[in-house]
Amino acid sequence: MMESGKNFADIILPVPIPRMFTYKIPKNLASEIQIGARVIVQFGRKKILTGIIGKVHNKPPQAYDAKPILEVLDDQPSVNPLQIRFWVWMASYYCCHIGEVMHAALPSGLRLSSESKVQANPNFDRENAAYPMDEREDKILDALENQAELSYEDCEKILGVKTIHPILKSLVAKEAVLIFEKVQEKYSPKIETRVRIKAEIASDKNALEAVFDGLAGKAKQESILLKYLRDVPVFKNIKLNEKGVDKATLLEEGDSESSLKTLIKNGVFESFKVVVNRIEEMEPEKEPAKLSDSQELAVGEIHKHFEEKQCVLLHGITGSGKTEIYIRLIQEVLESGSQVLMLLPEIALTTQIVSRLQQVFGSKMGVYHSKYSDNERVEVWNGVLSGRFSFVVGVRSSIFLPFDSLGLIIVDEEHESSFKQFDPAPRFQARDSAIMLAYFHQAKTLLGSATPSFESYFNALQEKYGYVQLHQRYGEAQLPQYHLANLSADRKKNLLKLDSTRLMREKIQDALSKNEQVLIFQNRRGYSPYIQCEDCGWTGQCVQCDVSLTYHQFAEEMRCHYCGYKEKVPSSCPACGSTQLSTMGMGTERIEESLSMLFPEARMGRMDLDTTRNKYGYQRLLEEFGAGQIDILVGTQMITKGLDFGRVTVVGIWDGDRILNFPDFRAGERAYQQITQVAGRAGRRATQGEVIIQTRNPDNDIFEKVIKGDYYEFFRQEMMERKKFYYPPYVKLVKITTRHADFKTTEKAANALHREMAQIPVKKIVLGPEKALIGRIKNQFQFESLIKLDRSGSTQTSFKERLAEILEDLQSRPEFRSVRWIVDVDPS
DNA sequence: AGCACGCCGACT
DNA sequence: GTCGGCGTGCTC
Repeated sequence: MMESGKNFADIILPVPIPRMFTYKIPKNLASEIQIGARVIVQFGRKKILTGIIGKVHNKPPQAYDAKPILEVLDDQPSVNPLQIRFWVWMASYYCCHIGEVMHAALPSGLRLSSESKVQANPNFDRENAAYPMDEREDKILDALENQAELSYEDCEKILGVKTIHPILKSLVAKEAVLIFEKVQEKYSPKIETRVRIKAEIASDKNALEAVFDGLAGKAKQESILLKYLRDVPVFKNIKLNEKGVDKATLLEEGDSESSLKTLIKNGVFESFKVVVNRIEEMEPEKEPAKLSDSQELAVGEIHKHFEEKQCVLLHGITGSGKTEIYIRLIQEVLESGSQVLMLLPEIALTTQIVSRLQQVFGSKMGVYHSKYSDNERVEVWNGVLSGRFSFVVGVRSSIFLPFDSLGLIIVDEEHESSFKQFDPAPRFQARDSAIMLAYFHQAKTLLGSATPSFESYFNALQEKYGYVQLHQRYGEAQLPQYHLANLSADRKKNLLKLDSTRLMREKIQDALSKNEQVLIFQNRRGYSPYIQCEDCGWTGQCVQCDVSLTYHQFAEEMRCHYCGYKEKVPSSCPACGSTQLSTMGMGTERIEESLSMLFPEARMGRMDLDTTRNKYGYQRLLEEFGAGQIDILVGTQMITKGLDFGRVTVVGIWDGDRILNFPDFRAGERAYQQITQVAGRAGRRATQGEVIIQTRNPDNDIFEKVIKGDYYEFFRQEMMERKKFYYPPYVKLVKITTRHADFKTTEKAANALHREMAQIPVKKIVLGPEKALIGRIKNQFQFESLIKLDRSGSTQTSFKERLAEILEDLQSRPEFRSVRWIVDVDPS
């Protein structure tokens, strides 16, 4: 429309090649071409892909002849110009290809699927064929006489063979069939069949009475009619009949479909189909809670900061009532006509906070969850596009939804590491990207946390962000009381029982006898311990990766956490033959077992990856725990989210040392956050909660800081270290992993990269390459380089631009052709 | 990433 | 002799 006169378009395609692709705009499509519209193009010899128009221009490509755009799918672009700008920014900031960003951004339901189909060649005369057909070929041709088109799969089924290609190839050569690509929208709207009384009967009392008379003695039909009139009182309001009722609902109470069919046949009812929303309509049912004085105050402060700052950090301890503040701000922005996006970590999304928001905002709020089906995602996407949803709560990928006028982005629990995508590319940090997105929209960003990330807190202290602190705990809840339980001391005094200290046992017992609930935290991500030979020290190793296999009691197997390899537990040690194999370390599964031995009367529950894998596992555990059917709940990170139950008075951290010992500059920060978050689950109502931390290092500084709740002091100390050793936020990190199946090649490639990077003339430190902590994964060796860049934007841009050239150059050298480089900007 | 082309082992 | 293994080269 607006772009007439231009005859080439650069198309974004979902392929990992670092550029857009130039296609010709056919004359007949010129009027439909718009930036952000979806198009269909041929890519390579066979593939049909959905692309997005990124740019239109008049420059014919020099080196090749551009193929034409085959079709334009949208009359309203699916992607708006702001999004394209955002994609381009993301690809350059996170050193990935725009196609990879597109892949992450578009729900796959908006992409088209293409399937090869076979049809009979209309110019082919079977009777007078030039070549003879064999039996199998004849069978296919027979089938094509009854059915206009067959998929490859259909053909395979007809013949009962696995590879159909050779046969079809031969048929094509004999000009008996044609192969074509059938392109289909993947998204299918949900269609409901509804029924209603025919208009002429519904509007005429006498006609309706006549119908009733006619049904005398036909009880089944009569019952359906009566039920319909009960649900749809057409006497009171004739208009109601127009909408009818859902057929399935009408028949729910056991009436038969055949009776309804008769009624339709006799012209009493008619059935019709409508497209319905998968995401249910919902009216708001609650007024938002009235804000407390301190909340009111915080809202005022946030407003004030927003007058001059783009971003505000809301620092409020657990239970201080951040949600009510969010609700107020969201309402204000919605009333002003702008959109709002709220990001939550994955696990927090399944919980109370969402239903609370839903009660206030009803169905103008969309939810974007990773457990949603493709069709549901497309509906949220289209809902944002059409204005049905002006507010979305979602996981990190919801930053890609097609907003066109955001006024506010809220990132709750902004310190959560799950906002960073590790794999695959784009390896983006959703919180940071959200701030950029807000900038593109001229919107504001509010970061909320009880334990802010050091980056955000640093920015707040530097007055780059506004800073608002919420002091009071909501209601009367008090801060918990901490206890350090000394594992070493108890071991010496022989007080350890199944790895629990005496103090831990006493506190749990106390709680149980008062009919209170206990949470036990162990950050061994749902995995069970490993198996070791007591005689020779053998442990099961993965055959493809340099890691020990973890023991899964449930399945009696040992599994690799990195590649999924698994084997049965041997009955004797494969190295020395000893039968003394024992389980080492502690996973949630093992702790659950130990505790049920120590407290046989207590009802146990476990919440980790293994018990919540299916859609309702998490919900069910939450409900059981909420209903008091579980006394002790053992779990991983998951239990730190969304559990808000008043009867938890004791929280135990099983292995405090595991939290401290992370080989990473963020270890301290994470430990502080984790302990504080877990502790926040204790005693949320009037009683003071107790937190027991088992450790061999009760003197560790972090514990002292956590117990005092002295975030600032802890931050200050850590910052001195980070400054001294050049770590974020004083520098920007880029991590590059070099991967290849051959050790020597990997090492050589990593060294070559190092030499090239060292030449880049910007302020930086290049560390490594070093063999990665896990030297081999899925039979691929890996080396890591770490680059510390000066914080200035120009340093980062020039480094990244040059890095892209270097990588392309290295990749083209024959010896490194099959080497893979993975760039991770701002790794976490 | 796919997907085709191309050159060497184990099967009818 | 062929089927098919995966090395490698290309995609507007």
